[in-house]
Amino acid sequence: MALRHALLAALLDRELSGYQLTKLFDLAASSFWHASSQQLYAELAKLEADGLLTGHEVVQHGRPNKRVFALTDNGRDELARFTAAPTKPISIRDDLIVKAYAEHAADPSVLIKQLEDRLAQSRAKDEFLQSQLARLRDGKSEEEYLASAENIGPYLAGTRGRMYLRDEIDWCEWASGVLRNRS
Amino acid sequence: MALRHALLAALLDRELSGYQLTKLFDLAASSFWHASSQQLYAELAKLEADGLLTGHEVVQHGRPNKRVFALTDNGRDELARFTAAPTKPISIRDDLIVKAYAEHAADPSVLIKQLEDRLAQSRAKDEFLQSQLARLRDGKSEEEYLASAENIGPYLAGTRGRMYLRDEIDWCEWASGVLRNRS
DNA sequence: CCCCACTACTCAATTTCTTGAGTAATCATA
DNA sequence: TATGATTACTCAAGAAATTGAGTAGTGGGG
Repeated sequence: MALRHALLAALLDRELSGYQLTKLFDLAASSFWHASSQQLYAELAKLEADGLLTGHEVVQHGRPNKRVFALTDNGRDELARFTAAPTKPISIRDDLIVKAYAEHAADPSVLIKQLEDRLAQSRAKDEFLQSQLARLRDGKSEEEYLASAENIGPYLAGTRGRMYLRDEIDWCEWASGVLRNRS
Repeated sequence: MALRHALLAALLDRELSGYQLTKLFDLAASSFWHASSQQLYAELAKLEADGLLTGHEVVQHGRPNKRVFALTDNGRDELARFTAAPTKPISIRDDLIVKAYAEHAADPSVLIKQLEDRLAQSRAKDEFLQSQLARLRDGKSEEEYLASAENIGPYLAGTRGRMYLRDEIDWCEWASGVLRNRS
């Protein structure tokens, strides 16, 4: 039941279809939470069965129809309960860190390549996220936005994601530099 | 097979018992990889069955005997193969970020409390990690250490963990400040 | 007009991880 | 001398996530 609350949070204050959620939770796009589309559709079905979400068909012209989902009152309550419950500590699980840990068994140039690949990915993601955050701010300064906007949750979460990416960029640059200096 | 390589990496250049690994992979202790002891013992058994690890009994006085594990040549090769293989992008999964995303459904004071709790945890972990890194450096400056040490993998990985924690500290402080200003 | 990309989903098998409960011995402390 | 913490593990059930393969319609480019 880990995805559950992420889905409820995503549907707070708006309706989205499974497919739109797929994109929001996509590996490449999400600095919020990740899940595959299969997992999403399965969890959406459960949430609907549990009455935390309602889905309704939207007829479309020129493309397949879709079902959009919205929070029910129960869903909103569940989300509030979740927010108040004790938070599990995070557990880091990143193959690239394992690879760095195993540096001694690796060919330095191979490891440097891995770090550079991640660096490029993270830079691209960071640019994307930055643009998303700018869109949310909608011309306002960050201060102004955070003081005035209705729903700042996505901005807070997105900022955390960006910090993560900035770190990754810094670390990859640093670590690959260290490795280059040694060889 | 996600834990696999983290275990192999942990056993690179040293022998450890299941119990010692438990502590290394513990939620509270690890900024490298997390796993429960049950998962570890199960995976150790598989790795031994697959010939990537060898375990041998160590008789102890004044405490239960233990089995320590060491990499085999196959294990070392497997680790090298893993390091060279394409790395999966990371997927962020942190309940606290979901809670921040759902800010609009939450009682601000509750969310602030959650952020402050995490802040305290991360500060404690950061102090611990900092001391671990200092121990690895063993009196040397970072530059000196990184240029001269045999096996810098754990230091590279630990540094990434510390960056993660620093970020978490910064973000929790920032986000709780934002929320306080709004209420 | 064919092929590819995109929208919008589904099914099934398997692996991985979590949760919860135990066992059993030793050591320190109150 | 009982009590709890630490060392060192095991078993089993179930939830969550991954992997891989499919279906089916629409729009646009060559």
